[in-house]
Amino acid sequence: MRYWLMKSEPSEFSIDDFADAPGKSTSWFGVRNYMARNFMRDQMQLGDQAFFYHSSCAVPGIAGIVEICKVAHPDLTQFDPEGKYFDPKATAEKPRWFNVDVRLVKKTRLLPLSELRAQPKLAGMQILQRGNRLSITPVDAADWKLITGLL
DNA sequence: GCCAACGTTGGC
DNA sequence: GCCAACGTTGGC
Repeated sequence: MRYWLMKSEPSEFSIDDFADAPGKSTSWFGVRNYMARNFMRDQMQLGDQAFFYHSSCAVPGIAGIVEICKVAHPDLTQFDPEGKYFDPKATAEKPRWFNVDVRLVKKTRLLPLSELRAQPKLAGMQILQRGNRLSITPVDAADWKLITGLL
């Protein structure tokens, strides 16, 4: 059982969109970064939990807790020539991109990035590192516990 | 396989 | 809108 942090831009898909989704679940499609893909494809297991993080918005921060409800499978958006996630180099036989499905466990208060930064014990978190851009990052158990205590 | 140019991310 | 960081692309 591992812990993760998954970023989403609320203008694309917010915590409230998540709560309104059928079954409160969604495919985490559209990831086009190899490291993030590998986390999903190779390491995420059923029942793993993740912080749902709002990025690129007025108040970035953690907005909820989600869990992996379906292990990695080919990201269908890579095959759609009309879509913005189309990848001409991907084929059904050799898909390049994968995604897991996630289910909303609960919406939490919005825990702002500034508040995470204010916690000295969280200084090592990947999301807080300078230049961090990865949309999916592992969270270690101690950090997970500390943060859930703040929610 | 190197590396410069380019594009994207994302906080501020 | 700015800009630092960094992943990707493509010529060589």
